[in-house]
Amino acid sequence: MPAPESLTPLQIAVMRVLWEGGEARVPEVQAALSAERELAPTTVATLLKRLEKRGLVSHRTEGRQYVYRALVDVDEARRSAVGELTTHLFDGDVSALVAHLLAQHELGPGDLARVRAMIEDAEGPRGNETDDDHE
Amino acid sequence: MPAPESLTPLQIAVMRVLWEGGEARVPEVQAALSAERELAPTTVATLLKRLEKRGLVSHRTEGRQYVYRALVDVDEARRSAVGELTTHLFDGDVSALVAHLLAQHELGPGDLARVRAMIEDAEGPRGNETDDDHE
DNA sequence: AGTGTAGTATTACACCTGTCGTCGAGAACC
DNA sequence: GGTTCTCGACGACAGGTGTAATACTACACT
Repeated sequence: MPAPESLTPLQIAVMRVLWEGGEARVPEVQAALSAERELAPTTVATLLKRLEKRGLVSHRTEGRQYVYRALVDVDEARRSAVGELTTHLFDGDVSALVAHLLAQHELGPGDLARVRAMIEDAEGPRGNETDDDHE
Repeated sequence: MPAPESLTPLQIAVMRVLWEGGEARVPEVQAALSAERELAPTTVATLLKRLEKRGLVSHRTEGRQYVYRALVDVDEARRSAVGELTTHLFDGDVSALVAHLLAQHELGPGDLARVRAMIEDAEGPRGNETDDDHE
């Protein structure tokens, strides 16, 4: 499936509506977006159509309305976006990205604990404690 | 400093040359970029000029050449990019980003260890072992 | 001084994006 | 059946990007 070659924030916002709702018609997308920005219905329609042209969404016809749904899932979009980010700004080194998060205090203390837990979880699901597993 | 409102990959590539070299003239940038893409010198000049217009770089004149330097540093660009990413694709939750990295296996086992070390380092440099999750 | 030459300035153009206005066809209503 | 309402289709437009050819200009060399 088409790697979602960098989506713009607005495009992501539209996709998100689809990801969250599974399906959506223009008015619904518009309503969902109205929280952040007020867009004319034609604008939203254009966005959806362009997204469809790029193969990121598709629609089925229901009566006279189009019901859109996403063709790429969130994780795919995320992976692609994260990939671009690390490639271009972190020299392709993912751990450098994490290092940045830590260094720039983008992670609060609460996050830290949570993240550490996740990592330990990912590292050795089977109790490995090659280090001081205090606590 | 203007928040580097999302730079395109090419713009980042240009900036990177400046970040790495401190300063650079058009031919230098072109040469550095030629590794990935062959661009006409005028093209590079245009890129630099546009970047300057956006306030991301500036130049001083040396003889008849322009010597450019970046006005934003890497961390700033990174922070801005990471911020956009998390805001738009991770609901503003940085730890969700890390979770994604783990779940999508974007981190190799080597990375995992390194990251864990970093986290432990960030958590309690001075042996704190009580999860002082004050709140 | 004349002519290259190297480097910037100007202009161009196609394509993408954000934003709509308007048009045309079918559905709904009276 | 005619009028109105609703949608999608089309067309538009300004601003940014990638890419570069061309024009201008000032310094260097003979």
